[in-house]
Amino acid sequence: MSRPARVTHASTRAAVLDLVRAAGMISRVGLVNASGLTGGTISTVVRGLIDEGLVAETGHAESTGGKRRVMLQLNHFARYAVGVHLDDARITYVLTNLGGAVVARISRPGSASEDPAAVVARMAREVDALIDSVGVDRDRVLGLGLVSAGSPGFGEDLERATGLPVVLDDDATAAAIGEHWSGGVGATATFAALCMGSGIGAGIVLGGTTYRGPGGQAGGIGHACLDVDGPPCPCGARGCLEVLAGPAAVVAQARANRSLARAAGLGRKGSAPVAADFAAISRAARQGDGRALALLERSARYVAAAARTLANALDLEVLVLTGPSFAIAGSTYLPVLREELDRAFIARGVHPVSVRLSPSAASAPAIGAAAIVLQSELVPRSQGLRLPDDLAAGEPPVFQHAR
Amino acid sequence: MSRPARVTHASTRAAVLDLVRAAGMISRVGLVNASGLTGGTISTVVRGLIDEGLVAETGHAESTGGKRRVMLQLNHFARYAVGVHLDDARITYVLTNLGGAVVARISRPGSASEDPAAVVARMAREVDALIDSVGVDRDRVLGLGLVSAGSPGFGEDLERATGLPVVLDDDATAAAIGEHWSGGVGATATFAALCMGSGIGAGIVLGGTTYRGPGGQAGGIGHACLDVDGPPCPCGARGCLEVLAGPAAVVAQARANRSLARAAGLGRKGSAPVAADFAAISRAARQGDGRALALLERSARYVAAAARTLANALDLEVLVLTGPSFAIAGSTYLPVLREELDRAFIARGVHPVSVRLSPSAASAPAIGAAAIVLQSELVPRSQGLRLPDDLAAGEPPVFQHAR
DNA sequence: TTTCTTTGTTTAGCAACTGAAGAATCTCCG
DNA sequence: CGGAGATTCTTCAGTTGCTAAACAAAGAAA
Repeated sequence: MSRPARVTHASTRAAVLDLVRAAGMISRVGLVNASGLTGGTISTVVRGLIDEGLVAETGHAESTGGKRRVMLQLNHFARYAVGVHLDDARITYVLTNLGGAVVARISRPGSASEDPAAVVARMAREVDALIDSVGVDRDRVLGLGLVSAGSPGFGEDLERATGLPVVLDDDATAAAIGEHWSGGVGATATFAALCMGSGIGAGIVLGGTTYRGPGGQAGGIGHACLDVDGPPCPCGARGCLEVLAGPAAVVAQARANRSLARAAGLGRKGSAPVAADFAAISRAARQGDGRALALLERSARYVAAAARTLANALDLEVLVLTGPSFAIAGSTYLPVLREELDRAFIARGVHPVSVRLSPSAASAPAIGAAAIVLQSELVPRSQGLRLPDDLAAGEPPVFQHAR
Repeated sequence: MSRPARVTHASTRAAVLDLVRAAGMISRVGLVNASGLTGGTISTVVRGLIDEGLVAETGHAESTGGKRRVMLQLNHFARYAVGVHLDDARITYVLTNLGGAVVARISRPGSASEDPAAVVARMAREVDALIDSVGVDRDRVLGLGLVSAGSPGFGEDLERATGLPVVLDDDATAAAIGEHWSGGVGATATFAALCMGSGIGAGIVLGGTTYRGPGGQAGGIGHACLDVDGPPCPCGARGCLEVLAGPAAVVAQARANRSLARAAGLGRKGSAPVAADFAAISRAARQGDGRALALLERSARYVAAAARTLANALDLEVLVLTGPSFAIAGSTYLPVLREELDRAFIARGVHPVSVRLSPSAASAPAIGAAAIVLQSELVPRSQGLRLPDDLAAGEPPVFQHAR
């Protein structure tokens, strides 16, 4: 009855592949309903995907009164991708299959002070080890995604060193794409991945499409203002989320409290990395230390306020908490955010905001980096938009009016 | 040299028309460069637009060594649109031409307490008067856009009463579309229209495409949190922008100051409408009243912080201040916002955020309402996306595995 | 069996675009 | 003045990617 609307994806092939992935298992008729394409088109496209080995027929559904539907599934082990996350002095590597599932994973302390060439050489070695560790054919590895807070610089070198196509991105955006690809959120969902590592950032997906912003800087939620007269931030403003509630702020507050610092076993100021101390505080809170818990809950209140502001601005449907710090302390933050969004999200009358903890928060940015590779290699040639300058440039400067 | 990328607009015709509008004056070759289409396609599409009377050849450019380019322009007076803005007890009507320029405008005090049927009948009368006042042929009026804070309800009735197709939208979104259509910002710009009427909202355009959000509630910046321990807001949260800095808050603060209230000639609490008193405060500030100015600047600091948060989250290029309240007090707010974004916008190293006051802030939502009509009627049939539910619904619930 | 329902494939046809050839119009230069 | 070259614009055959509709295949109901 209801006329299916046309899907406005880049290409039909990619849209269909995406639907198969998102659905997990689906029939051709299911694809017709979900895509708005006709049976004929789906038939042809699916045959192509099967020929390429990306999709396989995996059985039959029960009959609904006629011929049984042939079920299709992503051929998860047809291709692989490598994802690398450079965090604060830690490098996480994952090898994922087409479905975004982790096939192999290693994590090494990062070398903050080494020169770039050495880092690249070392990363290439460790990527080789990662791929070899599960005996995956290198021809089936589509590429390598490299992400960090504010995307990294040495992509071309790494491309040469590994022989794999390299894509770069920001870690929060990667985490969002990873969530999207792994299918936890709907294919056309509008959501943000709130990613807390050493800083706080958000990856944004609007109606199923990643939003990076014209300067690639979208999702800069770490400097959301939560107190116009608050403490100054290196960014030039006052009362930014990171300064009030970021992991570094929480750790600093805990270190300032002598007895808490001793009880939780914190390092001295400057000695231990922030991540280690943040983990120690979280551990203390879980073991019943009220002071530690209070600090985390205070941070959570700020994060919740920023999350609500973001959800209100973008009319979000889902908010996923991810990244190393939420992997450690997510269970403390989650209820606070849920409560805040249930109580005061403006559009809650229209639809709720579902707040979740990523099932693989610690390696989510790395998994997302791999997902970006999957997306960029399987969705052929993303169509870029023109730069506004070119418009003017195409026109000679002088006109001669007439009528 | 540089291969032009394909424009991913809904239809080519609309994309070309939009380029003509955005450029003001452009040749076919200019369109080829700007759109990435071939000369042949442009030739055909432009002929169609000329046949429909939407575009006209208006002269020649100087030669660049060969045949001179024939310049094309939007035929501004080929079609018209009506825009209606229902604000707090005030209705603004505009009739615009294809370029979004106002051809006729009337503004009437709104009847807050009348029943809907009477309001519709009255609006239909006033729209008729608007169109007749400039003697425009009704066949050339494409439709009517009706906007208010949180879109209005009686579209169908108004459609019957006026005989014009009616589109509804939220006032801030309309204002953003109006700015976009009038060409002040680039065709593919990422920007927000900060719209202050009785409340505060933002209309969001990302890369040239209007973003409304899955529930149509995007841009809810009025409830951005600027103080987690601030005064409570009807929305359920604390420290929301509107409560701290909205026109109603400014007026309340001014009324609480007896001598200021007397000096500025404010109405008693509840007696005068907020808009009138806000205007009175702004007038007092302009005439040198330090207390009034301090109140407005305090409000501006909050608005600036919220604007910065939004700009950081979305990586905005432009921020336009618009709506009735900014029409009155924009000159006080503008420098505060500029300073804040110059100082602390995260991506300022990549690109600046340009902050401007809309040249027609008072009627911007109404003009935008008309622009929505232009867009929806000239860009044939916007392609909706599928609802996520339909995907699951297309699949029978029980599977039978096989291999 | 026969008949009906549902799924999936094939085919012709259409709409929109590209690519390449050609016509038109201008400048420049001998 | 009259080519030669440059540039703009048009025309048209050919490709692509889709739809609509007929058809074939597989099962349920009778």
